[in-house]
Amino acid sequence: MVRPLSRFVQRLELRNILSDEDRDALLAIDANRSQKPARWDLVRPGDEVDYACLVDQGIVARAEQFADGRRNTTVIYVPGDMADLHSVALPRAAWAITALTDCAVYKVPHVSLKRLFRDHPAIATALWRDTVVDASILSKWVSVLSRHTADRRLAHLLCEYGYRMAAAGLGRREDFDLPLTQAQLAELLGVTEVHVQRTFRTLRDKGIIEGERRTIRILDLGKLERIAEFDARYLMLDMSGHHP
Amino acid sequence: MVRPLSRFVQRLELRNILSDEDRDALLAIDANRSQKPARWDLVRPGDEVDYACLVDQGIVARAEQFADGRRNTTVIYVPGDMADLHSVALPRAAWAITALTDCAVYKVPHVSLKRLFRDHPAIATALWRDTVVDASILSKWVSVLSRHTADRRLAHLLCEYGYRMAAAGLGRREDFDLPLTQAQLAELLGVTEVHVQRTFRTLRDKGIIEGERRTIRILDLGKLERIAEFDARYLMLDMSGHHP
DNA sequence: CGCAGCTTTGAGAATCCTCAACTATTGTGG
DNA sequence: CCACAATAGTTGAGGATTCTCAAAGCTGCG
Repeated sequence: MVRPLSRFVQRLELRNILSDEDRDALLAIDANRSQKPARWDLVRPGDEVDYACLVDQGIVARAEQFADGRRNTTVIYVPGDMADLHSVALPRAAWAITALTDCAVYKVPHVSLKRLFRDHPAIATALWRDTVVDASILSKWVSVLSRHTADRRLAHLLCEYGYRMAAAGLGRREDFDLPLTQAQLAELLGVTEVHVQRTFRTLRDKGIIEGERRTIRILDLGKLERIAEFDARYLMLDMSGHHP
Repeated sequence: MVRPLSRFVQRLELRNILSDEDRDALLAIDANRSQKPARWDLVRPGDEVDYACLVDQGIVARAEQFADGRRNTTVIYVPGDMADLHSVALPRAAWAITALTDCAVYKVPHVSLKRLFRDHPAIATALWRDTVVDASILSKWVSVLSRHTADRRLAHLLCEYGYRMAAAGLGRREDFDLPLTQAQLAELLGVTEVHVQRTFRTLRDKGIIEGERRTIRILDLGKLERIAEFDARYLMLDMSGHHP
């Protein structure tokens, strides 16, 4: 039997204590899996959805859209992330959820999540907490954008991405796949495509990272974290002693 | 009888349908009110809290703190906002909640909110939705920081602030009090204090705003919104046809 | 009155953008 | 398998925005 939410449950359990019963209830949820090519909009601004997108493969982004149609990526989601869990509480989107790479997603019906939300207090807390961690990542990124230059922004992104990929079981903190184009990174970092290029070169010239194609290898993680002023606590991945 | 949450309930009802019973349950919550001077930390990074801060007077901010102790403001909260409602789901803070002006806050016990969260499904949705709107504001601000120059950032901030103050019943969209120093605005806008000054001057010279001290008056709201590429939908203040 | 905090202004330097070209890689149809 | 197009990455030069450092005017309060 296929269990669409197994990766998601695994992720939830990094930050929440779930009983066997809670876990089974989540795993019992059925969801349609669909594959989409890069640049596909999973949710468009203005859409009202009745499901949440669970990323199974590939990279998915939340993007803000402005009146002229141009967009800005604000967060990226990796496999195991529920990209718009918040849509359960707010089904009408003011943003886009879009595929940055070819990807596979499960469409998890809101009704299923809401039922669990009512019947299982621990799941309610866990789901709420997950959206709060999402907001925490956004808040941290706001501060990185307002305070840091391009090289520090990139350094911070690499640190965060490494942590999240490792937590997802998809690489190590110093060694992972980052299948984004420089144009996509530019939208995320808030600089131009050209400047992403120069910024990468700077980090490479300093011997801090090494990158063939889209496979990144961090040679000096300590130095990278110092440049980024990275402090992983906002990711809430160490929740030892957390409340139920 | 004093009803600490009355402003908060009024705010919730902009985005949620509450029954009389729900409303009464919220209004029945008791909370300590305390006054704090500007610069007071209501919550420090690392604190574990058992209450949420409801702003009654003044301006309160969420700030990210870096290893060297310096901070960056990521969102501001106005009277009627629950500044760290997310703490109910995640009681250990990785950020600071700090008073930007002299202020008065109610400390609303998590236990009271959690009880309602369990017993009143509509309140559970409403509270969750409120944290999601908070995240929506953060996401929009990320995109403003990555895409816009200083004058557009300031324009966007003024547009958003005007909307939120008007929704709080504390002014009109073109006419409100902004009791922040230029240094505080600089931390929020991600530019230096000096540059805030020049940016304000630019908007004033163009005849778009008028500002004596800290009372802002917007002379040409249309132009300001065009500069900011402002689209109020992300604030979710128009929820006609919204789900319960 | 005098201090402390806030605002305003100036000048030179750093970061990043724009425009423009050129190379490398990937994909497609003949 | 090649020719060609499309996408992605790289490099250069000049210009715009913003920063840094520095100093001078304001405002409010004890």
